[in-house]
Amino acid sequence: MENSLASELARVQTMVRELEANMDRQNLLPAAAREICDELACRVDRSLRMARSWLPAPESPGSADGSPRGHDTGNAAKHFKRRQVLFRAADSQQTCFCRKGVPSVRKQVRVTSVQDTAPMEDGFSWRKYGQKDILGAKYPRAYFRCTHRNTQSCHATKQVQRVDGDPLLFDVVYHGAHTCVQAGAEQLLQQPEQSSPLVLESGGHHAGFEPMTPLHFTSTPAGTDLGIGGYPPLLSPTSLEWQVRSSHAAAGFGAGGGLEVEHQYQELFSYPPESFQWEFQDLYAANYN
DNA sequence: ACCATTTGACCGTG
DNA sequence: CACGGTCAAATGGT
Repeated sequence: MENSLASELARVQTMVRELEANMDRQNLLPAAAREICDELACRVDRSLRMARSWLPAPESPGSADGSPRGHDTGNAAKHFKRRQVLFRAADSQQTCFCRKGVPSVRKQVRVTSVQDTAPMEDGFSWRKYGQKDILGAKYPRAYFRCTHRNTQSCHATKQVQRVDGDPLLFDVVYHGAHTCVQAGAEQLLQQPEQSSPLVLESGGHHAGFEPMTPLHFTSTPAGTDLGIGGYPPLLSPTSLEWQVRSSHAAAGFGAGGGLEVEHQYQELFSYPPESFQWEFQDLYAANYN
């Protein structure tokens, strides 16, 4: 059913483009009409994206409960398997706002592997301390805190939840910045190419987040920049997510700020590419439900 | 023994 | 009172 919806929308999209091209060729397209065509194309594109996100996943990655482990201490075979998996990381998106006075960063991570992967391997070690079924959500939310909470008083936490409509997509929300020193994280930041287990796919493939305007892939070397509020780049500083942040959120904001940060964020995203904007709005709204 | 995960209970907030 | 977030006892793996 959703499949036919997607194909219908794809057809409409094609027709809009043909119409635009035909009228343009015959000089029948005044500026106002061109705007409408553009708008129409954008909206159909958006609808198509939504329809595709509803499609049932071919296979579900990770644990069925939507809470892949941040630190698999299971049996050796499983551990080995996970380490062997090359999952293509993906389009992700990052937001920054405050909640209860604690700065947080939300990211979306897509894994295209169907294996038991841990999309949140960000160079820090986490310990799971809870899991909750969330009202209206298909998958439970998993709660992680920094392993070094007690030894180094690091109060960084994160929440991971599989996105309802797309089992390959995870919402990862970071709360608080790491104050601990983690060897693995340092290594990741300094030598992302060697230490990152991820194979990045720069094409932004079948994205939950797929900007309509081309992304700018800078060749910025991996530095020691921890990013917004001291959060590590989710995958590595060279990941798509990192480049998206660089190109769309170059202004950056500090860790503190309360509501001010939210406002800065809203301002910053007043003029993003259209699809970027609506994705952000969804995330923003979802987080304040 | 140590460490991490699981999961029901508990608590704060709206 | 419902919901989301955290705690902590039980459990399991190394």
